[in-house]
Amino acid sequence: MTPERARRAVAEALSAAFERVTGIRRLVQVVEPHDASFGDLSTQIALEAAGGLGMNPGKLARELAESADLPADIVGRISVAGHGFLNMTFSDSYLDSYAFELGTDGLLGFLPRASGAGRALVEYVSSNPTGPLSVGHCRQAVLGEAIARLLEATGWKVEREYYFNDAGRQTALLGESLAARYFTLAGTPMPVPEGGYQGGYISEWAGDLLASRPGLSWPGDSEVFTSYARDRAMDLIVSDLSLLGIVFDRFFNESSLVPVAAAAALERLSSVNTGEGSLVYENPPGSGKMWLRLTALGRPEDRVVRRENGMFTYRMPDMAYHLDKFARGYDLLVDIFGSDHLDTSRDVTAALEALLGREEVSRRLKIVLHQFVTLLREGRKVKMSTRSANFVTLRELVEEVGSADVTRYLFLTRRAEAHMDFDLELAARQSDENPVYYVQYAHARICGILGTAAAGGIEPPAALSGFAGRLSDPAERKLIRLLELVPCRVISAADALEPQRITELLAEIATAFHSFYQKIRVVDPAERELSSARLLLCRACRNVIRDLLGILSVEAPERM
RNA sequence: GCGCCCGUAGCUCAGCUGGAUAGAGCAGCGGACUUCUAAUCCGCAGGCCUCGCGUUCGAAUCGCGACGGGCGUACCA
Repeated sequence: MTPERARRAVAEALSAAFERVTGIRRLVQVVEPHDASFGDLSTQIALEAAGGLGMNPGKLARELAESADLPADIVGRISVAGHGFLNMTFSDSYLDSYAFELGTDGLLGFLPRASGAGRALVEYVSSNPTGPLSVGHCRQAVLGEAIARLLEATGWKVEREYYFNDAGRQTALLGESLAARYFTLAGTPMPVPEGGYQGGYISEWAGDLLASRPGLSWPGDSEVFTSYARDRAMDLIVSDLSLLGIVFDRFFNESSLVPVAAAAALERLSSVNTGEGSLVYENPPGSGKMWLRLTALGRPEDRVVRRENGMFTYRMPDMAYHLDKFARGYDLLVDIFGSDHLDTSRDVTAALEALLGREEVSRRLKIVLHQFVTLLREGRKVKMSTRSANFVTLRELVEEVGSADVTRYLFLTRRAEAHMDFDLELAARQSDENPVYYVQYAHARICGILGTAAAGGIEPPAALSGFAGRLSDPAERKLIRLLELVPCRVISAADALEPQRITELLAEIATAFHSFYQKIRVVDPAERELSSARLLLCRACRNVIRDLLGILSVEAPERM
């Protein structure tokens, strides 16, 4: 019995009671009361519905409690509280058998949604291949990976994809920047183009290229420079990502969409009539410059999608790319972007809705926008700018923090849409100010207990009969009840695409365990059966911490 | 100007699909190590949930409007 199924069974029993009492079919929502003293599950259905039915909420609640045929193996008690809250308490047998399975098999078996999940594609990072990844990309990489793992944990088949912008002007500019360094090194100085890339890494690439391919010319060999720079940038990005343990299933090249697929997408958009004329129009007439009539779709401005020179602007292949992703048949498409992408992504979404229908797009496409990171060093903001290469790279960040785990965890303690101050000194400090150690320490502590028990010949019970009914201390019950909440909390974090809820959950579990540890002596040779049961609870807790940290790609150390 | 995000304890932030007394960490103060790891625990203190109006049985949560901060507002990506 997974906690999700248990709640569903309770909700169905209450819905049936509601129908018997009021004659109305309605799905009753069951939630956890914020104060544990109210019980384990609660519903406000009587408060919500009484007004519309002209009934007294308290009376309705009492009748519902009376009528409800709740599954006895799950709910031990139901009561009416306040103006009409219905509070329920889990039966001990339900909690014990859950904890036993958790301690025996771990958390992951409880996570897949009962209703099932399909195939998902998560697109993240998708940074321009023009240099090393920055701190901002780091947040996105960590966020995207955690979302991907969260979906996997809850039963989705996930593919990770990186959209590689290798066809636009920036790529050409990068190639020219490389050429400038190349010819300067070769003794015929060439200026870095206006707005070009200045990073020291470009000079390094130029040196390597000069060594392997001397005698190139400009602009005759521009394609050589561009593709060399692109390949080097890609290698750099792949290696930066590997610092965080991130591996993409696919790098989808923008260049593969240009010009054929982008032109086909433009053609499809042209066939849409908005009521204010075709969705695509040419202006000035005969110029070849094509505009997308986004104002007809509720967007603030029309946008150029093809320039006079025939080149597509960024939005056009991006639309083609999304059409491609939709056509590949995923049940869920997740896009993770920085907030600077807001306008573009809204435009792309509007165009997709015009082609595929609003309902289809909103059901299958979820866009997560994250706000920027402000890096603090010695309490002051670190200013950054990409083109001038004056920025802190992902690699520098991870090295300065000294740990990929800490970097990941800290980025995941804030909601995506919250601005984030990342304090480098705090992150690098190995102290109790650093939340990741608090959680890892709980795990290490439990492993210590397991070791002590094993050395003393105490084993966790092999069957439920050796566990059920043995743990009655309030500290033990409290821990079991918290562990029972975990699967539903993980599922809702996955639904919301908010891995930050997992770090919160971990902190809560660690707190509960540390507190339990303080009050309860687990290994007691004089009480072998009790010790054995407690050991199983510890193992359940360890399994949960380990599995949740796994979703965040953070190590669960056995010793600290 | 316009669009979006944010505004909750001294600081950093949870809580936001409306529910019972608004939470955590850090910082501050006071306690707890002959016991499985004190990177821990227990307690105290700290709040006009930015402000105003509205929606309703009920608002930190939803709507409108101010104010403050961020991002964007390209024929870059």
